[in-house]
Amino acid sequence: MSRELAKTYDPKGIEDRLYEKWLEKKYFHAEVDHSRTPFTIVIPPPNITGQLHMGHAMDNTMQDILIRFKRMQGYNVLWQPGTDHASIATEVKITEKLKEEGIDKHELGREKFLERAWAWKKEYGGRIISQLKKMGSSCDWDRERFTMDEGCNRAVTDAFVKMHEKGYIYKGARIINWCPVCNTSISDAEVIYEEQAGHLWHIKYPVIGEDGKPSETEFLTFATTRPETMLGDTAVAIHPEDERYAHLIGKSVLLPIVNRVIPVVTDTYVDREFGTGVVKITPAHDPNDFEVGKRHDLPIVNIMNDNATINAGGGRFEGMDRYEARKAIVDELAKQGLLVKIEDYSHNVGTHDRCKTTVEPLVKEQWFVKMDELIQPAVEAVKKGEIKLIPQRMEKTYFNWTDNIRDWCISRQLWWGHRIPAYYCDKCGEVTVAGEMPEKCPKCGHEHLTQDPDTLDTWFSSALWPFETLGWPEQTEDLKYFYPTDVLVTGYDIVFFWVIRMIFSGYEHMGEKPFKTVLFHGLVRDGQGRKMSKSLGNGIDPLEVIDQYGADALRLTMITGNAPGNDMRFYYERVENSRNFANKVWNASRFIMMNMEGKEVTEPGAARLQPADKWILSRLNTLIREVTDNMESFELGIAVQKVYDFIWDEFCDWYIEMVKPRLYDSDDTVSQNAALWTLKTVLIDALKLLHPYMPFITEEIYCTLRDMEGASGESTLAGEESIMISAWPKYREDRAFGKEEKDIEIIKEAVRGIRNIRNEMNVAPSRKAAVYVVSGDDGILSAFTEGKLFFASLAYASDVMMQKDKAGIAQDAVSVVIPGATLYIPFAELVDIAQEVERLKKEKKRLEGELARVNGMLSNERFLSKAPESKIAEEKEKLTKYTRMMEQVETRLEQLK
RNA sequence: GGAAGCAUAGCUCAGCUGGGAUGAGCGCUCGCCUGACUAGCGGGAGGCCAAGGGUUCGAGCCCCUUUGCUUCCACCA
Repeated sequence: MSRELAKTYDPKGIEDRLYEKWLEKKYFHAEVDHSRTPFTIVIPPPNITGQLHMGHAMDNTMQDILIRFKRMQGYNVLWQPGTDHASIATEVKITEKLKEEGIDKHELGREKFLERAWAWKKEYGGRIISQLKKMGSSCDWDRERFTMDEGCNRAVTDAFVKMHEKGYIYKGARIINWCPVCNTSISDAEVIYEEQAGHLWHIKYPVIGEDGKPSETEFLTFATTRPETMLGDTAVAIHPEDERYAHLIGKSVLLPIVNRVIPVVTDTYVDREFGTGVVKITPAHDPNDFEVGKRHDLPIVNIMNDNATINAGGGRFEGMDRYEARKAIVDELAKQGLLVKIEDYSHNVGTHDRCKTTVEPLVKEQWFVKMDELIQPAVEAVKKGEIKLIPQRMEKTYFNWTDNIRDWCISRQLWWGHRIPAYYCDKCGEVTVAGEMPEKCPKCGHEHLTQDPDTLDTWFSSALWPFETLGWPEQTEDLKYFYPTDVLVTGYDIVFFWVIRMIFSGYEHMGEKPFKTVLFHGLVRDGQGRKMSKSLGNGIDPLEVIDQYGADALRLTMITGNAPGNDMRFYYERVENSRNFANKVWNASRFIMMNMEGKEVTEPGAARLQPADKWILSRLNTLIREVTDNMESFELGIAVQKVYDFIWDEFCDWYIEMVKPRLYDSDDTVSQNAALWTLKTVLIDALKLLHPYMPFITEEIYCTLRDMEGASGESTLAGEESIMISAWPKYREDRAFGKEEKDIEIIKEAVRGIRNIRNEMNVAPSRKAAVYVVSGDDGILSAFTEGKLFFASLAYASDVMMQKDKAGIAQDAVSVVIPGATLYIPFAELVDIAQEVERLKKEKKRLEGELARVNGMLSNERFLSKAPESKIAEEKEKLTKYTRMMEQVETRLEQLK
């Protein structure tokens, strides 16, 4: 039975129905099968706070294309899905929501808060998954994971304990980035620097004289952007070779307000050129100062509370907010005559990527991962090509980070996340790191221990994602079979957060890379090239696009016209174009099926195929090879562009048009069968090539075609359940028809030439005219003879005559010169000879240009001696071609004189 | 301060290992309801491939310099 196809493609209804079918049939599901080669991708787990955005749309389209391509190639594919608990992002959202309800997080308490968090997870965690399904993503949903599910929790604890045992994880007081609003430490990667307008305060401290008293005349002047931190100053630094201050080496200055005597130290960190060449040193509140402090054994004076107010060490400034204190302290210094001047100054300020709060560097006890050794295998892997980064330039970015890596602060003062498996003895304070809370303290035997209240950086669990989702730390069959995974697809913006950390974690815990290739894509921007953001309100919801244009159109848009790793601009004209293409495919299929209706279509054998059939089959054959190659090397955009061009230009605009007269006006059933068979065969393979990109429409057509085939004639699709599990087309030697390709190209050129002239001369399409093909070449004449039928319909010919010379052709006929032949069209009364001569002269000029170029090359001895033979042969062929055409044009000009 | 990317048709971008830019979409323009498709068909205009130098038989593509834009990293107080 055949289903009636609508005149325009309407994705609504079709997409959901097909996705249901795929799920029901379990096509996405993968099991270990040693008879087949696995192909694995783990999804970058979207946050449970998230909504599907354009970045996801691009990311997941790319993954699904690779997955569907490999599945059709016969690999046992697994696309491992899941979501991320997104520790801080989620906690911030829940805290905000609580605040709206008038509830304070701390009053609610940890346990109740976590209940709320799990409720949140339940409510929103599924949302993004259903959105991914709308995109057509063929993930194995039976294996869906969550970074805080039981298995992942075990993996995280296990990894932590093992790394601690090996000394890779340690606890220490170090300077970290503190977010006073979120009340937690954050890693370096979470700090973004923003240029802000601020001030540079020039301040002076009195030098302590020989008598031990502060001098009234000698001062040391310096500049600072954060004057309030002076409360924590424990030194003033100068460059050791700075002669201006050489006499102060070994001396001290008086820290005003606090009235503390602090030393003048020398350190090469000081830039003599900047300001006065003097720096105040606040080890507790500046990373550089912290390092200087370590080198000079300076005390660390913390002056700030967690909420960025001044602490008890601040004397009468205690309790003031940092900015309030800044003002008060500057006022005080001015009062004491120690403020030299205030300058406007624009500088970079570190802010928290989640809440945009200015980050405060603080010294705190935190857990760290020691990076120097761990990172080594990750560096080697990329250097040696064990792991390939695409595009390759990403390696620069990668090494830039690995070369300057600092220890990773992994503890967070948050509740939503994996709690650190460290336990403190309530009596002696001994720390035990273990998978479970010990019964008693291993040191003093005390039975009461308390778990570390902190949780882990969300990326700590994400770093284990490629193997924890396959069962690690158990050595499961899944893990042995599917790991290492094949490709990681992700945006370049999380290379530091995630990609690098997965790589070193993979080597550390699995002893092997987590993936073979990393395929990076760029950002999706708006039509003007701006980042899509909430504050700008320029975001486009992929679901709306799907609703309006269909998932296939959106998917195609995400892939075409964009080089790998480059950012993409999104605008609706592009989606419209994709939608139009879907419609084109739809209608071409409709055309083919309408013509197949009620006919028995059988495979004709090469001898019964006409040149046009062979041409399109041969073109398809080449396309299959190229597209497969491109996709194997992850050139997804190039591949689909070729399929697009083939379908629209070659198949629809040429082949289908060539075949119409055979189907409509001829009684030759053999020829008709050959045409129908070719149409069907090319359509099926083209649909297959397109399927990874546009899964829904290709499936819909494929199944409709199968159903109608089942009703009549010989079926090639009988038993085929779905295009998505059908075999990927292969290049076939017996489908390469070089001669027919050339012949049809000549005819196409002739058709184009005639159309061009007719348009230029304003000949109405309804007005047909005879066409004489004159050629001394029997091959060309026979090619035209074979294509006579469609040539007539494509070139508005009332009749087509083949002859060896121009006997009997009107003298004033218009002529078209193509390689190897001249075509004449007698238009009788309306030809303007002068105009015709002009046109021929133009053509002559063009040919002269071509000939000059070819001759230039071929008369260059160095070209002849150095260029590859194939290139020389190619140019020689062109020379012959253009020479012949030139002769024809000249002859014609001669005749018109 | 360090690094990377981009600069090709009016606009947005392709151009895969160096071999006439018959580049794509949109826009523009002229003509078509040609029995799949007006979400369409046919024709056309429009590009010294940012500038300058080099390598090469040959450069949009490789190297160097310059200019403009974007981004990442560092964070000099």
